Amino acid sequence: MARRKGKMQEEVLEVLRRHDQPQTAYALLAEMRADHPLLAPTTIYRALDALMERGAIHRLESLKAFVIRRHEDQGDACLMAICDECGAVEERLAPRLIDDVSAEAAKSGFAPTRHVIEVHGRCAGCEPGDTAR
Amino acid sequence: MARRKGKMQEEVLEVLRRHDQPQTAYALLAEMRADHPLLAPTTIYRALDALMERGAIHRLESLKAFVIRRHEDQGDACLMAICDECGAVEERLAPRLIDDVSAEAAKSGFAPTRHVIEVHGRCAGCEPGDTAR
DNA sequence: TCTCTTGTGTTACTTTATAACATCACAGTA
DNA sequence: TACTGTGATGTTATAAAGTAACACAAGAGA
Repeated sequence: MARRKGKMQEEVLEVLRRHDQPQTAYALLAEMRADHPLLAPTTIYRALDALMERGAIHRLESLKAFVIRRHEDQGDACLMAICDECGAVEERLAPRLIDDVSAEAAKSGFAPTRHVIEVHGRCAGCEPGDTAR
Repeated sequence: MARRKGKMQEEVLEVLRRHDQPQTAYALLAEMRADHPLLAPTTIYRALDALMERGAIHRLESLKAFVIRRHEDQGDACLMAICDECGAVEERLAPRLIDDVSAEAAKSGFAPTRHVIEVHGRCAGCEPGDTAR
């Protein structure tokens, strides 16, 4: 039953790669049931956990959904810009900004370990003000 | 059955005031069932939605939980520092920081409307390095 | 071959959240 | 007083998200 090393992780990654929008665990599950009819949520969540641990994907807390990471090697030091119109997500590296956020939290002696920085709005393509109108 | 204007909202607020840690919707539900044995999730979620809309409470996306807001009048322009040790949450006003986050997102033409900025870590009281050891 | 570790299968369940429709309470007003 | 409109709440049912616990399989190395 267990095929080989991290097969599920790779399959989940591949499905995520086919989408440029974040996918929920259950959307992934539904899609993967084409190949694995008996697939259970547990399996998906385990794969997702492992992928997050190795920095390959990112969980968007405010969407309860997952996306591929463009910058795998940067820890959690990024900002996610989420377009509420088209659903697109832009991962933006901003180490200085994350430092500023940490510094702000640290003012009261807080020691940060993980950052959740998600901005909702409209992406350039969906924003009416600029090119269209 | 419906008592009067926003009664549920006030009751939910009162329960939240009795806790200094964030509460999940179902924790609130359980607590409020002491007074209202037949209370349904729907009712709680409606009250929570209304309270969020008027800025009285804040939803912590990464905890799926809700806290009282200290700074009701500041829109979403705040940073939440969440202690993973004791569960305490500090709401910190940081308009300049939020502006910086917006500016960073705006670099690609993104137009921000809502900010989710949550920092996990250890609060001063739980951090071993400083006073204790 | 043995054994250890890691990943996966399986079953069942908990927690979180929403949809759809009925009903009630208050305000305004006729 | 009765009428009516609106918004909050009640009620029922279900969807969506996530986890626990235990069993088994597949490689890796001894």
